[in-house]
Amino acid sequence: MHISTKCSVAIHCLVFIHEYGGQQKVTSELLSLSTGSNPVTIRNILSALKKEGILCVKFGTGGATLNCPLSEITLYRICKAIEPDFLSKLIGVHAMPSPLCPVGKNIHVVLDSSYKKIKEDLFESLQKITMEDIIDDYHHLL
Amino acid sequence: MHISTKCSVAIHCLVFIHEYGGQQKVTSELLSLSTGSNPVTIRNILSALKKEGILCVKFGTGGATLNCPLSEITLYRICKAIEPDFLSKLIGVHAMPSPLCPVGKNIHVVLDSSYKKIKEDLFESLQKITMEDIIDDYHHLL
DNA sequence: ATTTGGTGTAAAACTAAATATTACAGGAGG
DNA sequence: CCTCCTGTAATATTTAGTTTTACACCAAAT
Repeated sequence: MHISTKCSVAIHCLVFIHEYGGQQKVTSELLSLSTGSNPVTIRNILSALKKEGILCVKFGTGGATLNCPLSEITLYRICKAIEPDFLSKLIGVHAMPSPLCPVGKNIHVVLDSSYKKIKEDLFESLQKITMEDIIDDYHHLL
Repeated sequence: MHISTKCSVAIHCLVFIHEYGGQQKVTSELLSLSTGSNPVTIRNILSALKKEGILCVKFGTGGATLNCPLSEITLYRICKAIEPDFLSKLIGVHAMPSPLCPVGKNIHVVLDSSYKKIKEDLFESLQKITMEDIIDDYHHLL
């Protein structure tokens, strides 16, 4: 699974914080129960989102809050925060083609141009969707 | 790496077959040397491409040849042949959110709609690129 | 018809990557 | 100064991907 499920856990956390953060202190323990992941995993995810400026985590006493408007939190930012080079890992090229073969010698460069396009397309696709859309979807569902 | 490197090996094989298939019998052994992958891996890849109608493999005596025009071989077809449900595996959702939590109960459905869009975008992106483009790139490079 | 060089595929062994667990130091606030 | 929380490192554990081994079966050449 290689936009990691950590990404969906992150979105889950952001929804939770946005919707219920006003009513209660949102700790890694609580999010762990809600998402079904381990508290350390949650802490790592929150920590990554914090570095990206997406949220704040109160040190010591605990509790996470959003740090920027929903419309500025794109899926790309979330994925990027969780796994900085996920785009380059999206499509792999076999490592050891033979340098003696004309195809083997050049396949890397040849694929590079096409693969770059695909990555750019995915980038744009992920930029188009924001947490605002997701919260909207959530409200419509309730 | 989750459009598998098998996909790039497949492209490598197709380039090889197209460019040098006229001059020599292209066996899994030969492709194994050129790509640096194991012959069984190659046979599995060729077998998958064969099922998709992309190429033919002569049984017994050996040798692979293309079975359809380059312009009809899209990257999507290749990826799909290699790993039929690669699109659904692209983005995962965490398996066990709590059904007791309003977010946990609904997160699956909420993500579904956004994730579907991303998968469709990737699908189109992969359909746009064909082996014709890749062979062109290869020729320009030589 | 037998030999040679190839395919197709299953099963086992190996390797690498993602994930969860344990453990503990350190901060904030009552 | 005690309690509840975070941050992070180190260590399992699980899971997925890959390679290797093995062998049945095929076709063409001799």
